[in-house]
Amino acid sequence: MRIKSIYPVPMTETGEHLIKGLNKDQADAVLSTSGPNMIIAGAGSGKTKVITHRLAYILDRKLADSFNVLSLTFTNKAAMEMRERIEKLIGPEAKNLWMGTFHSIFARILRVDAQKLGYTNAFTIYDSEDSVSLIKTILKELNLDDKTYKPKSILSAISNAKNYLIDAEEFENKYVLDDLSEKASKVFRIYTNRCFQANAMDFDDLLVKPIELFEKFPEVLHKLQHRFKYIMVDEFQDTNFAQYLITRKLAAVHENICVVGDDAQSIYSFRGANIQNILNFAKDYPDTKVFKLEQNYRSTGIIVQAANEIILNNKDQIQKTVFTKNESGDLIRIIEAETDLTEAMKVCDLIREQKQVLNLFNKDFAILYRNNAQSRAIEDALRKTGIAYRIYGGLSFYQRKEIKDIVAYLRLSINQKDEEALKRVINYPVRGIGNTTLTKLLTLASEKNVPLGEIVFNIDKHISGRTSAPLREFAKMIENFTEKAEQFDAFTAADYISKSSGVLKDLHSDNTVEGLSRYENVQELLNGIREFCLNEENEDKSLRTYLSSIALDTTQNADSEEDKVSLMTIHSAKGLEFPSVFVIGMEEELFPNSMSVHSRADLEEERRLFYVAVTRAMKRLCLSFCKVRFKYGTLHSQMPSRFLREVNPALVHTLVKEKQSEILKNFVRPQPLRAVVNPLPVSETSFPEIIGDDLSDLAEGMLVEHHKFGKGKVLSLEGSATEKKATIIFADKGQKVLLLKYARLKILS
DNA sequence: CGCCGGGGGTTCGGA
DNA sequence: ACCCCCGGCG
Repeated sequence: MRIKSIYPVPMTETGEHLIKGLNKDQADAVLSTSGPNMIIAGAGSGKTKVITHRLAYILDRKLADSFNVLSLTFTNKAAMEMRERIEKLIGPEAKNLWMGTFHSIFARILRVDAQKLGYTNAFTIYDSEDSVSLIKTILKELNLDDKTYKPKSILSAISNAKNYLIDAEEFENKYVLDDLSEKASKVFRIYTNRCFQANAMDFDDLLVKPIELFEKFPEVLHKLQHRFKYIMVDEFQDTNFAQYLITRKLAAVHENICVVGDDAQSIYSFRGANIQNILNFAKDYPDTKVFKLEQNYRSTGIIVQAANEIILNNKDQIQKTVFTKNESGDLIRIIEAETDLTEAMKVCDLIREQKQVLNLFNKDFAILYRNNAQSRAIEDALRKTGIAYRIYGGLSFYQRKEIKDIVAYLRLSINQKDEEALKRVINYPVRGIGNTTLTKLLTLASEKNVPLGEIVFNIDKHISGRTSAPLREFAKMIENFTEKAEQFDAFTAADYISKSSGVLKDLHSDNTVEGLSRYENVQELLNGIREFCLNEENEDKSLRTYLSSIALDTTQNADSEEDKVSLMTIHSAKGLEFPSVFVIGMEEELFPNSMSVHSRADLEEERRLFYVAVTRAMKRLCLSFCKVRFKYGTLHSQMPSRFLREVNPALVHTLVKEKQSEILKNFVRPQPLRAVVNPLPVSETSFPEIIGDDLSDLAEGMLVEHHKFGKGKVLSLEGSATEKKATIIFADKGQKVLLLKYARLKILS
């Protein structure tokens, strides 16, 4: 719960306190408040600090009121953290800042004007489970086999199109290229219609509909354009085209827009994110001021160097030299294990050892993995070892089946057109309305082109003769719930609904351990609703408002003060940092994921993901892999990840170094390594060395001298400026590819 | 109509 | 290992 505090923050004449302690680049970025600004922020470069101080500075200098400032973040958690930090800087005014994810901010904006687009302001937000379920229903109605046409693929085709603002019609006209896209196009059209009829928006609609709203009702756009005098977008590398366009439109009047991002950490292209947005920004706003935050305050020299060298293997990137003045620190460890079980045990052993030797706590550790399924073995090992842990990600509280069931009743009560909610609860608990009946109803609805709810709630109008009694009773029950929802506050209504729907009784009758926990979860949900109603800050305590407040909530019931090891996917670790980080499952097919090895772009995204993983570590980094892993029910033999080869051996712990080279020798590599890691010895002091001699004149054919390889001749050069690489043939050591900024070459002639 | 068990397919990330 | 679908039976 939020802590209320007294704010001892004085207004200042100059806002000076807000740039105190910042480095020059950071301070420049904070002080550059007007016009288009772009901040390229390397990992661990104090990005959040710059953003919060910049916003605080704008408010402190009275450049704008807090409700004139829009700040878009990537997760709700990030938004909450930032708001708290700004509150500490400038006081309670921070509460009025428009701060949140694109989805939550624009859901809020859409609520206001939903009726302009033909929705009511009680519109439902479909999550991806709802979307997939709707697509399955549509496939069934079209008599299409969902094994040939996978609902998920179709959804991703639709979602992709929407993210590029392509509607069903345009898709049909321009993007039907094969059988799959032809079917996707059909589904797209029906899907769009069904969402609309259900008074529902999916995740993509929350970005697409605002643009539709702005185009059809320019006055709405004008109002917002004038309201948001200052706009800030964090994690800009992860925005998609729709988000990009929204931002552009909103910023068009004041043009005080600041985007923050790091192309090296772009890991959401599967969701339509487009790195090009960063590159396009400077084109759209030619007078963009660009700030680069390149000093890393988070990690040791060794970790920073390793990360830099890893990302150099990518072709697509913005020039940037992340460096640190921190000590070089401990070498990186690589653990080889026989199986996923021994891998887990070795990780636990190392955690125990580090805790003891270095006086660390559980909360100093994070174990990161590529996909959620990998947590199992680690969990078992941690339990056996008696180390407390906490899993982040996976299903959020609101995505659990039992919670979604109750929420579906609540949703249906305030929006009777909500088809997905209706399908979910119409026969749960079992009331004799089976699949046959449901299919009949769905067919009827689609024939008459009306929402499913229209049929169910007016059953006598649509079906003459004998209508099934359970159906009529169900409708009566929901009508009653709707009345309760309108009459009472969220808790009273929800409490009533969960009891009289029979869900609570059904859950209570299940005496298994899982059943008990499901029942408790529902109680927890109800407690949450009660708290919502007791919270003085919520002016509107209606069920409708409650539902909109949880629709996009993916936070876990976290207590960051707990002393527990953190387990999470690398994706969800973005933005976080830990003194000691373990990345497990460094194996081909897993990381990089098998789906990504066929295209360079996908592989580069995996590598950026690896970069994100490595840069989460402050002091210590450990990478592990195993030879045999239990997957899909059987044992699979695994190859070590190609990414391990991209870790400079000079930065890896000596005890395993020989082992490492042995492992690496036996690599089966689908493709030759593009970049060669420079085996520079680890220097004792400040690290890494960024600046060598001025090598800008270096050209092919020149003779050079390397402190270790001796004299050589430059065969070719590639890359530009700070990332320039040279292929050099040395007299004694043969041909090498060196990165100029590390190689410290001397030009002889 | 609903329940149960067998079989086949999947195979990532998440607002 | 899990999820989902389907077919058979009560």
